[in-house]
Parts: sequence; C-alpha cells; structure tokens
Amino acid sequence: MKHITIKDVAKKLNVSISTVSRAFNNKYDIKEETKEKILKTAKELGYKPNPIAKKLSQQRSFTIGIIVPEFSNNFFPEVMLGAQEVLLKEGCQALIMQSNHSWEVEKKNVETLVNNMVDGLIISLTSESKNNAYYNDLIKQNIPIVFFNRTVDQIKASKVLFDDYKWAMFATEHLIVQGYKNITHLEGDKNLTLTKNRLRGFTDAHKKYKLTVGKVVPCGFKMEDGERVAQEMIDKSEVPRAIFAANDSSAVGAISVFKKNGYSIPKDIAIVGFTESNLAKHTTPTLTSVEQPTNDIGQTAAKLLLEQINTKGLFVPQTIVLNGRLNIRDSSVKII
Amino acid sequence: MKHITIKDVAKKLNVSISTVSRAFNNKYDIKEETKEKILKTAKELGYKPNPIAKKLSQQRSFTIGIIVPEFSNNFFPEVMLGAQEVLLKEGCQALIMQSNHSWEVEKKNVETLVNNMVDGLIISLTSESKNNAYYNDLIKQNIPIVFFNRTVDQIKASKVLFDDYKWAMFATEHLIVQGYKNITHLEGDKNLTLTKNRLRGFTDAHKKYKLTVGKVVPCGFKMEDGERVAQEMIDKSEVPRAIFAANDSSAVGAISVFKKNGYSIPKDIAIVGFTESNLAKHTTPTLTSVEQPTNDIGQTAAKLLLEQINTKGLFVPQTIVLNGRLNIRDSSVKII
DNA sequence: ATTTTTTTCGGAAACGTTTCCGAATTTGCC
DNA sequence: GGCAAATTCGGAAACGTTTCCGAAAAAAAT
Repeated sequence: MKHITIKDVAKKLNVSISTVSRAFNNKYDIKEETKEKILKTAKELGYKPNPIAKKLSQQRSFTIGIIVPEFSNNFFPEVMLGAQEVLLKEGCQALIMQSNHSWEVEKKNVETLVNNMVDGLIISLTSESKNNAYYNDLIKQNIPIVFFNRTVDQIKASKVLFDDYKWAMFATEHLIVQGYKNITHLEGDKNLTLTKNRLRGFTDAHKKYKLTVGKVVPCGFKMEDGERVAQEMIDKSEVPRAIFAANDSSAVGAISVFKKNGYSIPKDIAIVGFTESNLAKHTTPTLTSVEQPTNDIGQTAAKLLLEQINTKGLFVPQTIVLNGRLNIRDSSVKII
Repeated sequence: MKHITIKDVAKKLNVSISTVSRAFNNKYDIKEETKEKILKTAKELGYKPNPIAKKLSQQRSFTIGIIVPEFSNNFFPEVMLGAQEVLLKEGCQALIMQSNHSWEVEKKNVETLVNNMVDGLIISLTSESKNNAYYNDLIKQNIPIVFFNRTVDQIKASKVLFDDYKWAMFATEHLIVQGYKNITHLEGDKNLTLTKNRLRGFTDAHKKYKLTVGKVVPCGFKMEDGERVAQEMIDKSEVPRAIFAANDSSAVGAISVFKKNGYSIPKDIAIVGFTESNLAKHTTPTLTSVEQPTNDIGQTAAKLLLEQINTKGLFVPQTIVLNGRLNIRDSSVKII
C-alpha cells in the first residue's frame, strides 16, 4: 500500500476516476463543489498524481533538455536558474547536460536527450560546432529547439540572443571617448554569430568616431587564450594602449600576464571584458565588463520553447534580442 | 504513424509483444535465434522502447535528482559529469538543481524532485543547512540518498567524502616545513563536517611539529569572505606570515586585498587554498591548492546510490573517503 | 408540460511497456 | 515409446493517468 492512486481517491468519494482527474486538471467540465470536495480529500489522503502515468497518457514527456558548453563561470548556471524557474512552473523537468566544449559530446548529448523523449531542447553551442546539418535535420523532424547566445547563422530556429553588436560598440566607445587610441580587440571563436557581432560593434565604434579601426587578434574565450595572446603581444612588442576582450575570462588571463610582465592596469593598458562573470568584481583592478541579463535569457528561452511545443508545428522561428548593461570599473578608467 | 511501438515489431514478425520485450531485456527466457531476429528487424523499423512506458510498468522513474549549492567554480560541474557518466550507462537520467546557497531553496528542490518521483538523490548541502531533520525523515521513508563533500554528521546516510583532514594536514605541513611560523587558517562554514576536518588537520599539523597552533579566523567559502577577512587583518595589523584558506575562492579574495594593500605574495604572505578551482593556475601568483578527484566523487556517489536503489531497503550506509593531491605553485613557496 | 440545451459525470479505451501464468513445444531420460 | 523436465513463447493483466463518448441530471427555452 505504498502509493495512493487516483482510484483510491475515487473509491473514497464514490466518484469515477475521470471525475477525480478532471478535478486536478480543471480544464474540463466539473462542478465547483465536487471539485473542491475531491481536492480536499485528495489532500487528506496524501494523493499526488503520478507524473509518469500522465506522461504516458498524454504522450508528452514534460521534459526538456538543456545543453550548454560548460559551467566554468556563472553565466550558464544563472541562465539555467531562469529557465528552470519557468519550466517548473509549467510542470516540466529540465535535463541539463554539459558538452565540455566538444561538438562530439554535444551531439551525443542531443542524442541521449532525444532518446529520452524530451519535448524540446534549449541549446547553447560549443565554439567549434560542426553539427549545423544535424540540427537542421532535427528541426525538420519537428523537434522544437531554441538556441541561446552561442549560435550560428546557418541554423534556422528560434533564438534568444544578446545585443552583442550594440554593447560591443558601447564598450569600445567607452574606451574611445576616454581618449585611448591604440585599441585592440581580442576576438572570440570565429564561427559563432556573437563573435561576428562583437567584432562589428568594435569596428563601427571606431568608424563612428572616424578613427582607423584597431587591431583584431584571434583569441578565444578561455583564460589560457587571453594569457597566450597577451604573451604574444609582449613578445612582439605590440602591446596596445587598450583592449576590448572577447569575454571576461580572456580579459582576466591577459591582465594576469600583463601584470606579471610589469605592465600596470589601467595605467599602461586599459581593458574591458564582456559577459560579466563573477570574477569581474574581484580582480585587481576590478574589471569593466558588459553584463548580460542571464536570468532573463533563461526565462525567455524556456517560454519560447514551451510556446513552440504547444503550437505543434505551426509556428514561426523567432529571434529575441535582449539588452544589457556596461559596468564600468577600475580596469578601464583613464588615470590622469 | 509517428512512433513505432513494440506492437509494430511484434506484428511484423508474428510474435507476441512479450517476446519482443524479452528480446530487449535479455533476462528472461528466449531463444537466441529469435532474439537476434527481433533485434534486427527492430533496428530496421527504427524501434526504440518508450522509456516512459517502461517507467510506468516497472514503477521506477529511472531518474535521480542531484542537488548542489552552486556551479560557480568547476568543482561541482565536474562532479556532475562523473555522476552522469555512470547514470547514463545504467539508463538513468539526472535532474540537476542548484540551491543557490539557500537551505530553503534546497528543501524546495528536494520536494520538487521527490514529487517528480526520483528513484534517489545525490546531495551536497548548502553551508547553512537546517534541513537535517527533514533529511533524516526522508531516509526513514526509504528514499535513497547519497551525500557528497558538503555534509553534516547528524545525517545518517551513505556519503562520499574527501579526506579533508589528511590533506588539510598536508597543506599545513607544506607551510610549516618551509619554516613559516605565524600561520592562520581561514575557516569555512562552521556546521559542515569538512570544515571541522580541515580545521583538525590544520591543528594536528602544528601539534606534529610541536608548534603552538596558529590562529583560526571564521571566514567562509566565497571571494567576498576572503576579501573581508583580509581587510580585517590589515585593519587590526594582524597580518600573518602564511595562510591556509578554506578554499580557493576565499584564498583568491584574500590575495586580491593583500596585493591591493601593498603586500607581496608569497614574499610577505604565503597562502595555500583548497579544492583546486580553475582559478588556481591563472592567478598571480599561481595558487597552491589541494586538488580533489571531482570526477571520481561523482562516479562513486552515483554507483553508491544505484547500489542502494537496487538493494531496496536492506543496505548499510557506507562512507567512502577519497584521496587527492597537493599542487604546489608559486603562492606558497618560500623566497630565500 | 414538453422539448431543447447545458452541465456534470461515469464507463471504457488508450498510452507502451513489463511480467505473471500457463500452454505448447522441445529435450532429456529410462 | 512414454513420461518428466526444460525451454520457449503467447495471452492478458497491470502500471496510473487522460480523454472520448455517451448518459443522466439539471437548467433553460418553448
């Protein structure tokens, strides 16, 4: 006699199980009075509808898969929190997987999730994603997918994006208006859309002020990348006056190497990061960075996906672009 | 005609569905020949057993819940990877939730997971856990739970732990044998067992060398905690010669403040962290720290839980203690 | 008062498996 | 060749819901 089922509740009240079911999913016809009566005794008996039976009956898993490249900083974890918040509210579970920056692991993750019959997917691509064809295939098979932040143009699906162009431009402007001239951009992983947009923002900021566009150095998103690039700059004696980095991690890596080599931040080199990480407030100097609305990203991605799931088939892929904020800290302010 | 079910396979071969089922779960009596035949045509038809139907029929969700306080550094994410690896291999899903350092959120997470009928739980407590009674209740209700790393003595359950005592002792010894005298310990959150063990290691290392035990300062696990404590030390002019920190985050926070105030690491203050984070290699100076076997922790926790689930009831709570490594880097070596 | 409409509910099929029980077939044994 | 045992399989119940369909009851309309 472990679990009490819908039958127990029905028997107790001399009603049918369909009535009890209706009481719990109040979309069907049932008298308010009996509904309350059922819910009351259900509570007394400690009855909780079995979600698995519901899934089988409804032919939906009420489970959605979320795939992210990593959890190394707090960006993705916060997005997860936002997504889970709206999913749970809609009675859905989230199956979260990390692809560890490998497109092969990413693909395997998608496959296990699909085998587990998820109703849909929320995905942020690894940098080196070579799964475009695979994803377009899934979309053609009517598997609902929403991508966020890290995505590529080639995939036709709903997306929740950050306005990388605008905020890259703002970040660069912030350096320009302070009079910095020799500004270099540490470029992120090339095939991602956000990399192109940040680069475009960097470029257009220069154009707006009629400056020759600063140097662009391929870098990447990891600390090691920033360290490597900074070391190369030093070796080649090509250290710029200011840096707009691909993200906070690479910025922190670069700062570390510069400081080790006797450069002072921001006196010798000013630097701004991107995608505010938990590090920004705790580096020396504190790091100027663009803050993304992490929770909001997760929430809208989840909402978009649920919408898409509920409109079975006839929906148009949407792209929602969210806004952020430039947090100005010590690493970029000019010392006079 | 979307999904092909077990019936389609059965009809195609003129066998019963029970035979097909047996072919897929080869524990029952079935002729090798027919089994192969079934698996072959099942593959041809693209049949995949519906996991939800299996769950309902077997009265198991094949889902386990994992609750961690956060994902801010790479410790917990790596543990997740290890756990998911063995869970997937056993056909189980993982529902991962963050409790954001709040015991209320933690409790709510447990509740939603239990409502989702997880077969068991893997939990690492928030620092301020006040849910001891609640957990002991769950355990009495025969819900399998395995705790890892962050746990408390009051809970009677299987645990996967790190040998905090031993490695705290090693870390402290590493400072002592280099001749540092005035060593302070930044203590973690008090009610966790690991905090007590690390403190004991710190103390016993001193005793072993017949030194008076260094000062112990309540600190915490976050960067802010390390920053705050370092600032207090400076304000009170109680800056020690060496520090054994509760973890890497607090160490990094402390280093940041010390450096900002003109102290040199390790020349003025030597420091070692704990629970190697992704930061350790990238700070200036690089941070000496104790590395934990993250993947292994996840794997053994998952294995322990699955074992407990399969032995329904009659099992004895085990505590498995794992080993680590001291990674000596620049922050602690004595400059002569 | 009768008919029509609406509301409320019960019966039963369906979702896709697993697994018990027993029957049919094969094998082993004397 | 006959009987017991072992192997292999089919039938059907079970898991706990949702939901369609139709019937009964209540309300509204005539």
